[in-house]
Amino acid sequence: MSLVKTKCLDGEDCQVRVIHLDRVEQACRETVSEKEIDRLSSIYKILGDPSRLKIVMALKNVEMCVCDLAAFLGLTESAVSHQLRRFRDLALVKNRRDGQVIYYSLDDEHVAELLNIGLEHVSE
Amino acid sequence: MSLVKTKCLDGEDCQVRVIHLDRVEQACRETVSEKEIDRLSSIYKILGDPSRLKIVMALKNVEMCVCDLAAFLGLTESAVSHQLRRFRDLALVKNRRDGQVIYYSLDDEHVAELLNIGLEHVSE
DNA sequence: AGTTTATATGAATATTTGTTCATATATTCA
DNA sequence: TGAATATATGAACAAATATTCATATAAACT
Repeated sequence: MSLVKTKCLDGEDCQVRVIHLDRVEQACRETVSEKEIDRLSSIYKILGDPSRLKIVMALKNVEMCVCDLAAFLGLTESAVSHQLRRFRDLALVKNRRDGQVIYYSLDDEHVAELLNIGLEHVSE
Repeated sequence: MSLVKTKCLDGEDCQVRVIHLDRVEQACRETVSEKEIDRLSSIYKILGDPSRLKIVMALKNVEMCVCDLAAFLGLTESAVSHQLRRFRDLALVKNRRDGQVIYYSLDDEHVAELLNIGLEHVSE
């Protein structure tokens, strides 16, 4: 074991306990940028809720409006709308208006792939 | 638009607004079981945090101990240990003891696949 | 123009979550 | 056996989150 001198995030000197410095350095070298980690984790996070997962799984197969999704999920239309906004903010779903009705569908092939792998996982 | 009579979760009669009954029924038919949705969403959820995402991405490449992960992440060893427990509870990581040191590694090929697709996603 | 329908949004609240701190366990070394 | 090392865990707290309710917008129909 060794104690490595380093700078804390606040600029202070501090010591960190390290057993395999080579592995820590390797992990640092191989990691992706903080920005990419944030983007990536927010994509996983938005799928990490049963209601939202059902929303995207449904949208993977068919275009649906807020009201139908609410009926399918057993949630209020407001709750569904709030969740769809989060998906839109991440550019994972798109929508189109046809008169009064707004149709939502999946807008990211990687998310579809993530869902497919997930489905493989549970069907074993 | 139509109002469909149904039973609420509490057993009360209630009405639900539906625009495309066929799509709602299709979504109900094609969805996977509640249990599978729960398992799946908890896998996505655990990846949906920057620190945890860095943990699994590191473990994808090399076996690491709590102390090294803490140094890599800039977190306390306690915080890392708590997060690793969640991974173990979902059987996504395994560990082996060698003397005082406990080495963690990834224990689920689907999670590795999920990470690979995520990495493809950000590298575009 | 006014009403109805479909969706969106802001604020409020209750719940969940991540981290910290103190402490416990388990292995090694002296 | 006793001290040191590595990790685990429970309780507590602050921060983030999901849902609800009230209200706003936007298109369609009368």
